[in-house]
Amino acid sequence: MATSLHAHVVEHLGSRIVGGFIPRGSIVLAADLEQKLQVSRSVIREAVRVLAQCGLVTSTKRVGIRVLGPEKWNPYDENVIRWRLASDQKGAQLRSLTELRISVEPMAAELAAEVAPEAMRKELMLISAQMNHYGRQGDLRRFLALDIRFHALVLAASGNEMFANLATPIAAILRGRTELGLMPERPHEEALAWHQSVADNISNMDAQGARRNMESIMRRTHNEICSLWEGAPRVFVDPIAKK
Amino acid sequence: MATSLHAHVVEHLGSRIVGGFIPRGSIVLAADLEQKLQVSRSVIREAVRVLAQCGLVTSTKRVGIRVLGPEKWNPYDENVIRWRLASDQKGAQLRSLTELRISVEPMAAELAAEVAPEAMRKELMLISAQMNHYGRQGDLRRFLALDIRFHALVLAASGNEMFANLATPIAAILRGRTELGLMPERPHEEALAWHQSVADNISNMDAQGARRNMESIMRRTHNEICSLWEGAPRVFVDPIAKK
DNA sequence: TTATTTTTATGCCTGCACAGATTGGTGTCA
DNA sequence: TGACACCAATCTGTGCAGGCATAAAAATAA
Repeated sequence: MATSLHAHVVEHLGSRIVGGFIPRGSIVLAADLEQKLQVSRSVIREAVRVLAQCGLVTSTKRVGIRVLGPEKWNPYDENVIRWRLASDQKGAQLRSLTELRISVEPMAAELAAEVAPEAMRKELMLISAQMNHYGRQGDLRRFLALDIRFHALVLAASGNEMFANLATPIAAILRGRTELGLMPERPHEEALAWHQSVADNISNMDAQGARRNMESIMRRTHNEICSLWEGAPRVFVDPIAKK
Repeated sequence: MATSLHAHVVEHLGSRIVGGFIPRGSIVLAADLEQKLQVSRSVIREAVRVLAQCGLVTSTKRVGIRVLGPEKWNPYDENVIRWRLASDQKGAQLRSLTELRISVEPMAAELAAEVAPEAMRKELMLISAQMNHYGRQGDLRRFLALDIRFHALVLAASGNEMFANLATPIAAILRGRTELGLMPERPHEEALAWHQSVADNISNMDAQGARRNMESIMRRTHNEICSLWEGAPRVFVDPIAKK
């Protein structure tokens, strides 16, 4: 088998809960899961621990394993994000992530201009040059890979590990955008220029310039993909009820 | 016993790893842990699963439980944040969190002005009025509680669950600021006015105003506490090596 | 160097005892 | 009779102990 048994159980239950097939408030029994999934108690128990860590379930004595509602899910958990993107909450997840990156990336660019190590500035210049090249050529496949690397690098170069950690879900957004055909046939000249400018600004330690140009990229990105979440409902989590 | 046994093991190991007492690359054996902590294998295994979920360890056959380095830790995990704040990385953790909230809160205010439900707008007005009252009175204890509630509300009212989820660590920042005596004896009139304005703007659906005033709050906040992380080293995580 | 065997720690399974929360019944008192 | 406090039965997760299977490192042989 490709991956460990308990990981399979996590995947099975997690995707079903996030997908809405096991509604909030449901109570499942460990013994039933053993039988249904044909695995032993230890596997179930470890899987439930992991799911509890993600905020998908709690397990209490005498009652069983209770499925929690979306407001309890950890929205930064990689699994949760993946499961949401594969569900009918895809729009809402993309919106949340995009709003987050719009907030964070300009600050990341600003910080990168101040503190990035030399090697990262160099690589950023290299990447942006290649983006220009393959972008003008209309090679969207290669452009996508470079774009992902570019934004991941800026986030990493900020020296803020919370920013850097957003690289993976942001890569998912970028892939989604091309897969869904929301990219123009070839990247706009403006976009290419902004990426180049961000790299230049970071190289020259022009923090405000880096921020401004990254903001331009974010504005365009937002306009290109905000159609994806037309009508997706917003979730308002009362921070008190949360605890 | 107050909490479950395996949670104790998670706490024990997690705090030691994040605190640097079990250095990266260390390999601990489940059998040794059983003996040292006097618990059974199932407890150890479940705890290890949770720690693996946080990115603190991986467990592989024939080798044992390998302790991972900080670049693999999930910086959004509540436990990880708490353990870092209790370690000598406190400065770096506060800086990361503060940079994140500086990035996010203005956007949250802007969104809140557009989409917040009526009840939240109302409560925001109430809270800001009380902040004025207790702030002028110099009652820092009550002011702190209101400040926490205020920022949590704005984040929640944005309708972005990723924003809303930052309320807990941001509350930790705010508490830290007063505990460490970085607050002025009584809040500045400017700060009070900005909070009031943010509440007003959100009530009036003035998105740009809400953003601007929140940005002012963030600028001052940053200046007040950036002394906390003087000299704390930045961590640059290469997004490729990460995976 | 390459292939094979040995070693060894985790992965997985099962039986058992315990803890604690829910439920329902029992008895007391108004 | 009815409301309420108390207690016992029951159910389910929690924790323990020990066993076999398996994968990967290390040692050995080709």
